[in-house]
Amino acid sequence: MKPSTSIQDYLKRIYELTENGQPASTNDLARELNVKPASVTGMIQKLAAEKPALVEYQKHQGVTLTAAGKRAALEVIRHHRLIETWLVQTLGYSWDEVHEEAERLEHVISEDFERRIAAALGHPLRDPHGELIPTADLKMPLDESTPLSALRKNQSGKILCIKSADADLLRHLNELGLTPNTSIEVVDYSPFDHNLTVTAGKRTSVLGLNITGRIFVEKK
Amino acid sequence: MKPSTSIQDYLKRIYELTENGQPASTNDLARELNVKPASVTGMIQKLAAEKPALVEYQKHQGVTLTAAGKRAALEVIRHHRLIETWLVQTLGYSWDEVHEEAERLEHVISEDFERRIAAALGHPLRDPHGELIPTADLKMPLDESTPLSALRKNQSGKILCIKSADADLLRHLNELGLTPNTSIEVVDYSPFDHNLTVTAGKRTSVLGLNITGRIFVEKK
DNA sequence: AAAATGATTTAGGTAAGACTAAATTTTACA
DNA sequence: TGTAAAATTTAGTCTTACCTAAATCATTTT
Ligand SMILES: [Mn+2]
Ligand SMILES: [Mn+2]
Ligand SMILES: [Mn+2]
Ligand SMILES: [Mn+2]
Repeated sequence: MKPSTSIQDYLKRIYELTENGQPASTNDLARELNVKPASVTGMIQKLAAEKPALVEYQKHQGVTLTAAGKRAALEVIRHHRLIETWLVQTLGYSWDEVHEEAERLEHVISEDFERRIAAALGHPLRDPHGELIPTADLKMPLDESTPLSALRKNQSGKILCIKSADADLLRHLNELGLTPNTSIEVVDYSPFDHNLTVTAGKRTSVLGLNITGRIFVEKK
Repeated sequence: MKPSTSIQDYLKRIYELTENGQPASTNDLARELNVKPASVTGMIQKLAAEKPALVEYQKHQGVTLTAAGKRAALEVIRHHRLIETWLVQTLGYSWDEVHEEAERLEHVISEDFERRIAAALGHPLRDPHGELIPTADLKMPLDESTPLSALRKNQSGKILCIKSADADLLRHLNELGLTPNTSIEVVDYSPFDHNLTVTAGKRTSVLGLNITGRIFVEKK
C-alpha cells in the first residue's frame, strides 16, 4: 500500500535529517514539517508500528529509517528531483520556482509517469539545484562533494550542488553567478566570522557561513 | 480558500450530471464518486452551507451548482483537460492512459503550472478525447456537437469528441479508427436495437447505442 | 387511497492527521 | 548533585470524509 502524502513527507524529512548519521529529533522534524512536536510523536509511533516498520524509534532517542522506510523516502525524493528537472527543462521554470510545485506533484504521479519523464530527460543524475537523483532501483548515488565552507584561501573547485529550498537565497545566488557547474576560487578567508571571499566567473563575493555551508563543490 | 480534493471531485461530477439541465440526484452522484449515498447527502449539505454556497440544494430534489460552484468545477475541468492534452503531446501517453493520471494531478497543480502548459500547448480548444477545454476565464465554450446516435442512414459527419473515460472502450474505438477529426458516414440503421453501421476511413463497424451515444459529431 | 418500492436523509461510528495543555523525561549547569 | 530549562510524550479534542443501519420521504402500483 502506498503511504499517504503525510507519511511520505515525514519519511523524506527523516531521510534528510539522518543523512549525517544522527537520528532525527522530534523537534527538528516538527520544525521541518511545520507541525507541532506532539503531532510528530504521534506519527512516529504509528510509523514504528507499521508492518513492516518504516522507522526505528526509542522514546526520547529520536528516529531513523528502516530499510523499508528508506526505500519509501528515496521513492519520493526521486519523484521530487525528477519533477524539478522536468519543470525546468520543459516548462521554463527557474530553479527558485520549482520546489513548491514539486512538493505537491511528488505524491500523486504514477510510476509510469516517473519512468516517462526520466526517459524524456535522458535519465539525469542531478536536479536543477545539483542534488543527486536516486536511481530507478532506489539507490542514492555516492555524494563526493565538499561544503564550500571547508575551503580556504587559494583553494578552488566546481560547484556541484546548492542545498537549499529558499527561493530568495536561490535567486540571490543566481545573481552572483553561483550555480552548479560554475568554477569557483576562494581568494580570502576571514577566520573570525568564517566569511569566504570567492570569485566565480567575473564576479567576486563575500559569503557568510549560512551560504558557504549550503554550497557544495568538487574540490580541484 | 481552495476546495479540498474531495470537494473538487464532487463539484466536477455535479457539473457533468447537470449538463442536461436536470439537477443531479444523490444516487447518481454516489455511483459516479464511488461513495455511498449517505456520504453524498452529508457532503451536499456541507457544500450548500458554505459561504458563498457552492450548490443549490433542496431535500429530495437533487442538487445544482451555484455560480461559485460552477466556477470551481470549471477550474478543475480545465486542469484535467489541459493535463490530458499535455501528457499526450509531451510524454507520449495514449488517450486511454491519460485519464487516471489527470484525475490525480488536476487537484495539485498551481495556476502558474496551468498557464505554462496552456501556453506551451498553444491554448488548445479540446483535449485528446475531443472534449472542450474551459477557457482561462472559466467559460465553457458552446458545444455544437450531435450524438452519433441521432444520425440516420446516409447522414455523415466528423467526429468531434468521445465522451468516455473507459480505457477499454477507447482502445476499441482506436482500433476501429473512430477518433476525433475522423469523417464518418452512417450506411445503415437498425430501428429495433438502434444499431448503426458506420464507415470511417476504410473500415465499417456496427455500433450499439452504448457506443453511438458516446461519440459526438459535427453534422455535415 | 393504501401499500410497496426505491431514493434519500438521519444518527451514530471510524480513521487520519492535526492541535492544545499537561505530564514526564532528559540535559545542562550552578 | 540538585534544580531549571528544554525536549518529548501523553491525554484529550477537532475536522474531514468516509461508513452502516435505521428512519423517512416520494413515487408507483395495486
Ligand atoms: Mn526541491
Ligand atoms: Mn511533499
Ligand atoms: Mn478525462
Ligand atoms: Mn479527481
